[in-house]
Amino acid sequence: MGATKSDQFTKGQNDLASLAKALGHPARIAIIEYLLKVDSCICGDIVGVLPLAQPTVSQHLKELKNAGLIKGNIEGTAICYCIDEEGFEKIKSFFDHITVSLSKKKFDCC
Amino acid sequence: MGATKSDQFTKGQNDLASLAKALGHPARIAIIEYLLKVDSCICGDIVGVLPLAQPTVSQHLKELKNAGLIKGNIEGTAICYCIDEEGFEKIKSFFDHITVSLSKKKFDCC
DNA sequence: TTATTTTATCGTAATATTGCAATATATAAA
DNA sequence: TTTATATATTGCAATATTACGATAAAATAA
Repeated sequence: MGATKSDQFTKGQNDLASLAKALGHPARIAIIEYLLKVDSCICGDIVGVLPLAQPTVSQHLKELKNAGLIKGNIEGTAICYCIDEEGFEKIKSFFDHITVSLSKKKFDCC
Repeated sequence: MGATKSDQFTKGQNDLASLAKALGHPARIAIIEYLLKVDSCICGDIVGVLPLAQPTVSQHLKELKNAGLIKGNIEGTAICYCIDEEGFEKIKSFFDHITVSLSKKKFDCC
C-alpha cells in the first residue's frame, strides 16, 4: 500500500489533481509568481531568486513543465521558461465551475 | 534532507501551496465534485461513493477540512460535510490574478 | 443495558516527495 | 581547443503521503 490508486479515478480527476499537486509546494508557487512579475519570460536568474540549491530549483521547474504549467525553450546558454496558459486555463475552468455551482446552491447548512 | 523549507517562503506562498496540495489527489477532487453534485451537503454515503476504505476516506476528508476547503458538523450518528466557500475563494482569486496578468502580458515567446 | 451503525484514530507498510552534493551536458567566450 | 557559465541528471538520505486493518468513540435503536 501507499501508492495513490490513480486507476480507480477518472482521467479528469487525475488530470486536475496533477495540476493542483504541481502547485502544492511554496517553491513552485514562488516560481509562478516570479514569472508573472517579470516582464519577460527570460528568467536565467530564477535560481538566485529562490532559497534553494540549483538542482532543487531545476527539479521544481521540471515538475511544473511536466504538469503543463510552464514552457521552456533552450536559449543559448540559458533556458527560457514562461507560463503555459493552457494548463492554467484547465484549472481556472474548474474553479469557475465551482463558483457557478456555489452561487446556485446553498452550502450554508454547516 | 527531504522536508519542505516552508520557513523560507512567505505566508501567502505557503497558504496557497497548502490549498493546492489539498486538491492534489484524485480522491479529494472526487470528494469535492461529489459535494458539488449532491443537492444537500448531508453526505453520509461518501464512503460508498469512493473506491477506498473507510479510514482512508476519513483521512482525506480530514485533510480537506484542515485546508479549509470543506466544513463538517456532527449530525447525530453521521457527519455533515459541505464545501467551505472561503477556501475556494482564496484559490480562485489567485487564478483570477493570473488570468489578469496573462491578458496584460505576452508570454508567447516560448 | 446491549446491539448496531457511523466516523475517527492508531499503527504500520509501501510508496512518493524534497533537497542537495557530485557530476554531466551544452553553449559561449577567450 | 580550453575555460567559463548555466542548466540537467544521478544518487542518496530525510521526510511526507497514501492506504488499510484493527480498534476506539459516539450516538441511536432495540
